[in-house]
Amino acid sequence: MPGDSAITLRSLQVDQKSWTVRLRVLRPGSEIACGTNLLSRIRKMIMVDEEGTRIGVVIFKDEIQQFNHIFENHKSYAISNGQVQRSNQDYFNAHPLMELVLKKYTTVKEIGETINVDSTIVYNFMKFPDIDSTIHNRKAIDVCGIVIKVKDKKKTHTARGATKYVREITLMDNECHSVIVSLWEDMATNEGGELQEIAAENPVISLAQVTARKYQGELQLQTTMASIMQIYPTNDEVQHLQAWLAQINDPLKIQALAMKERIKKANKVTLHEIIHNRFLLSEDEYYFFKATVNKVENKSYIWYDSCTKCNSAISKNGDTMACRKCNIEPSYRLLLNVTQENERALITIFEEAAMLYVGCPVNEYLMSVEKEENDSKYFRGLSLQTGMEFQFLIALNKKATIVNGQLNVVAEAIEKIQLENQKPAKHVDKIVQRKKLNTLQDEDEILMGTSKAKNSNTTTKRRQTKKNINCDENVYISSDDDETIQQLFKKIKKKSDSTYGSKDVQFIQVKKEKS
DNA sequence: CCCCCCCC
Repeated sequence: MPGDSAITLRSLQVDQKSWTVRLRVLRPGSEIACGTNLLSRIRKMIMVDEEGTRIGVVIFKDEIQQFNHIFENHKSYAISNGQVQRSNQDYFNAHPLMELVLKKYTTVKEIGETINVDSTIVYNFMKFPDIDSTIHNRKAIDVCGIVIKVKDKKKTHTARGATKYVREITLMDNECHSVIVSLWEDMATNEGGELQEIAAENPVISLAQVTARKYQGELQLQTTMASIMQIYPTNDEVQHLQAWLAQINDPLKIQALAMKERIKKANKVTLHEIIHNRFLLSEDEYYFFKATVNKVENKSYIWYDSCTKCNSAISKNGDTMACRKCNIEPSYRLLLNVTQENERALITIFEEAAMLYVGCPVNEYLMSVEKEENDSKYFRGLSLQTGMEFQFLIALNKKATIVNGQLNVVAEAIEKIQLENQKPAKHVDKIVQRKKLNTLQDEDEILMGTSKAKNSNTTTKRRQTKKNINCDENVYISSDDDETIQQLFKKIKKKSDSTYGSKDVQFIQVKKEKS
């Protein structure tokens, strides 16, 4: 077939026998198990022609090998002959009427000059607040956004018993509305994998033909067999978004803005309402409350030191900490002891919430405390935030428990409450100071690993230490205090080193002794 | 000949 006889998808007819089309790969797809008992295998690509018309290209089990090493993402091909079949209207399709099935007799030739897609792919972007999950779970939509989070791909079992891969990413728009997008199957692997590699730079993407649904009262998007993703596409909306992003130019700030907006959308409650009237609240909603942080319970061990994938110990790997097998970084897990009025909660924070609390990514933190904890401004910052107020966003699901009148819950987002006057009033100052004293006292107990350490000598010493602590926001613990604290840390470090791999156990023991 | 899904 000579190349000049190629036609556009617009003039291709269902059931046409002899044809040549010139198409570029938009979604490479991968071989996946499907059908009854997962016995069938299929690879489905999405391709586009010079005019921007998209079409699904199906390769069934027996032909997968034949085309395996031919198609590559972003490359263009002249494809001749195959089955042009009517698409099933029950499902989402890249082309409204038809799809191509590649057969044994189909011929494929790569085109040297690839087909340009910069101006031909037309999107009809919806703003996140305008998306209606009741309408748009049947009607696919287009969105664009800044990628602010890329989670690992994971295997999951559907209600029908199929095993599928899914990867969650989070998109944010220029009004700080964020939405989780589940990338399924080949998109979790291919596009999702690509995004994961560049996640640190917060890439901007466009997505076409995704669907919406609600989970715990929040909007979520899902890819379909017809969805496509473009990373850094050239259309105006996305470039506008990128310019807005460049102004912020701070990954931590971006996370903070997204969390703040999520909190704004949630239902406000008091700790009292949750603890005493939980039955009045919904399990499928997000709530937020304001509380004062009294201390970080696991101050010296605010990260998991085993790989989330293979469970082996994470160790220093060049300039970073990572699992040598999986190259997975450690992750934060902070336990915050908080109060509101007379009510107590133990709040667990991970990921971006923890990063905001600590002030840097986990690897930076681990490097900063490698030699000596008190050399780290982030470590010292953990103590300096005691007595401060935060908003906490929580889901009141089954994992949230109330034990002995205390709420135990994971907060997905936090927001530091900015005081109008940086310097607290005098009487407040005293209260805060007292709180700090108590905190230090508690900390001593943890550090010593026993409450027996409370002899008169150490108590006096503690008092003296406390006098030096100023409660002004900008004040640092004086060097003398640091020395005292450092020594205590050394003691507990020695202790924890001897009980290798049981850091959490030690923490629990300490807690037990306290009660 | 294929598909709407999962929840630290």
